[in-house]
Amino acid sequence: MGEATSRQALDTRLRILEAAEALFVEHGLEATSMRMITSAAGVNLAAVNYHFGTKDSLIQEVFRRRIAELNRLRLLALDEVQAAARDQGGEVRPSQVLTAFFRPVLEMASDAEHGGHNFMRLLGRTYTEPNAFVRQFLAEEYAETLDRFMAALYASLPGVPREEILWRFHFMMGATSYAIAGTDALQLFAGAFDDADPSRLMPRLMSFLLGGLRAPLPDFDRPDAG
Amino acid sequence: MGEATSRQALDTRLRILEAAEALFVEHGLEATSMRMITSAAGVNLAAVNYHFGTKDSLIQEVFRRRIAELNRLRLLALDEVQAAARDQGGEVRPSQVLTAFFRPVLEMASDAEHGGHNFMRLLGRTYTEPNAFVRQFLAEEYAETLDRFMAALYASLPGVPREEILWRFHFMMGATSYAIAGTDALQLFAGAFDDADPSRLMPRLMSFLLGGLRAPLPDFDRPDAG
DNA sequence: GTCTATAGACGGATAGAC
DNA sequence: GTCTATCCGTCTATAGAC
Repeated sequence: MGEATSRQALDTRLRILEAAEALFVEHGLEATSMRMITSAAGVNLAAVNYHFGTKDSLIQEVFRRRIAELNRLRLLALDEVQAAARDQGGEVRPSQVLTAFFRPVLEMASDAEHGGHNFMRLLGRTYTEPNAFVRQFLAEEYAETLDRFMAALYASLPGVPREEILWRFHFMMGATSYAIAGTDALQLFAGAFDDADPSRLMPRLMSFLLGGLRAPLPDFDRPDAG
Repeated sequence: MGEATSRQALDTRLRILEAAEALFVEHGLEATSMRMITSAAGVNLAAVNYHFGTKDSLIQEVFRRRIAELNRLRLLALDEVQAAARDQGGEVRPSQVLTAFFRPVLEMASDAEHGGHNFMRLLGRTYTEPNAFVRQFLAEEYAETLDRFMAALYASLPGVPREEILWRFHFMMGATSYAIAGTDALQLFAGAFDDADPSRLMPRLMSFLLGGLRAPLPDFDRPDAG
């Protein structure tokens, strides 16, 4: 880059990334062919191999750039609440940790302009993605951020067994994934979601997540208690 | 069927179904080829087309037989708690509705013998499946059962806006999906799940779901309250 | 019902001209 | 960097012998 031709090369690269992202959301990774991507991007078939090498590398790059941004927003939000707590001599509350973690996802998901909406739907299902290389790659991209959030959550819930916190965090990610996949995924409840206002999704989800996090710990001897 | 050759035909058909199911779980629908299925099942390539017609029909049949069983178990459980409540002149509690809906999933998921474990991991991700025909088909298979459960849940929570119940039920399905995909999906929390005892998953999940269902309703004017 | 053989389309990737 | 042309493998599905 930096050459006379670099701007067009950058355009091509970016156009491929965005076309690929949109098609991956719509059809899945396997079902999206190089030919579909290049024709949607308006570039030559060989351009993908030139700029990214293989299809797998392209997939990796599609995820990498969005997750990097997501990690950045999440850690920024966590830094802020931790700094505020330090200044006031208090402790970070569990709800603040959850908000720092889940709000950036919903914000990116509702941000149609930056293509975030598409990507978040894709991200939600990669957690259970069959493709092992994608799963492995995602785990690595997430590792650091997750470590920091889990540590913060443990600290905000002293006395609660870490095993339970871990499981509940896991459940929360599932709930959030479905919250994003939302109503345009499976039309299970046909016409039932009258109020799908995106600005209401965050409070809806947060109250649910907090309720789940704060629920009485399971009694393994009376599993149906409720 | 009923001919001299019917037993072997049935075997072939069943072997295909089960091989397909296992491979769909492991590799996904698109990434699983007919050749993979038939060689895993130890049958001839043409046998799939003979018994099921097309690959899509095979996919449909793989889902259909398991979902039929799941619907049966769920409605049976709901019938039981409704009958018990009627006999005692009481009302069905929300926790009973949730248990009737989610317990059969976890039971099938932990039932390695009947191949349920495999299938439940598959089912969890079809909710966000890109393949539109699969989503449409699943929605139809679920419709009746979901209607009955939503009606029961509404009745058990008089005064709570139906819209909120619907959203929370949606979130619960996401949490349950991740509960099943569990720890063998993404190794996000590397080595962190020390206690993955399946018999403890149900109480863990149920306490979380109930906590979420009973959480204070969202305040759309103070979305971060917690 | 089960097999072999093959049609016919599409997949990822590359060579080599420009 | 971009293009055309092409290699070669795999895919679903079917025809037709047994």
